[in-house]
Amino acid sequence: MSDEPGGFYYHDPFHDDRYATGATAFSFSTSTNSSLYNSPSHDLHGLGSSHMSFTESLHGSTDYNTIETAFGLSPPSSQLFSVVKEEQKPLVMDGGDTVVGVGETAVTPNSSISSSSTEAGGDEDTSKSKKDRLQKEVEDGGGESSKKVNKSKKKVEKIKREPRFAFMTKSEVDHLEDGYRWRKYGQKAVKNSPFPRSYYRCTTQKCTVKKRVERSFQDPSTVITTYEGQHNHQIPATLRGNAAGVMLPPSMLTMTPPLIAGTGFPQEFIVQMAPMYNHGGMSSFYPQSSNLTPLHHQQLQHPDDYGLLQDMFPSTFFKQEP
DNA sequence: CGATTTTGACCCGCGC
DNA sequence: GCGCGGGTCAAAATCG
Repeated sequence: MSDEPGGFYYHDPFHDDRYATGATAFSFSTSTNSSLYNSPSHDLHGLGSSHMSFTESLHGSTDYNTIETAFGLSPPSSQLFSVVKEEQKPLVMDGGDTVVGVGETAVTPNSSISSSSTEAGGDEDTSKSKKDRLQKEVEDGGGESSKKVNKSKKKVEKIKREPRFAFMTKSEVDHLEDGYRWRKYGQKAVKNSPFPRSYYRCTTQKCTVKKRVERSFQDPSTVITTYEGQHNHQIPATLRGNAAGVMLPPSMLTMTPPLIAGTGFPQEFIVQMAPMYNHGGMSSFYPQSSNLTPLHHQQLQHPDDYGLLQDMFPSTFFKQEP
């Protein structure tokens, strides 16, 4: 667990033993520009409504198609390193740790992915552990023998675990603007990492979406964000509209509509990309048909990235159910 | 003054 | 049974 397979080895964030869910990830190589994100004031506000629920998109089984289409499986060159979607279906590829190898740091073509999620056995309730438990107890009324009894109940509920969606982005700011309002409710040191992991909860009433943010110790410039659940509300008004003048990839816009509605796709994703658009560096996200000027030659630092992606996206990564 | 962050304590599952 | 690691709570502190 301590050596890194060739490229980028990441292990804890998604690892969560308890996340017994499957995880799917896709990555893009990056060219950098973390500076773009440096300024929180870079105004991600405005990226609003048209893109949001990536989560949702990934939620469904066919969603991956959307993503694939959206990204066009083209060569990598974005800020978004990788996205890992964790769902009920375990997508164990390698044993259990989530390994995402990509990005400029990726050197090994096949270090790519390995998703993780441990056995589907006892995972589920993990994240919603205590609170749910407590709630349950309350709901159950008694709560006496609760703990153990709950266990069995948990099993049942386990089935409806909230979808998780994790991705890595290059950013110097830990908590990226994603359009939603979050309240930090905890922070823990991450084993084997000097960087702590922060826990956030959507502040909107009734919204149970949570997210974890931590910095990769392998690559401090990378932030791993894991979303859990789906927003049951619209994105806060402030972000509405795409007024920031940020251009989004057509593909993005295309894929968003259906997703947007109700949930919240980690806008960081978009946010991350947006700046690149302005710099003409998003070629990778554009479908081949895009009229953007391809910058592959300058964007790609590692020819392998391309191949890597090809490897990852198509079938390996996007595990979709029939 | 309300909202948010900080931070230590607590709970829980898991492996040994 | 115990220790560890992860996740959450909640009181206190801080912020706007």
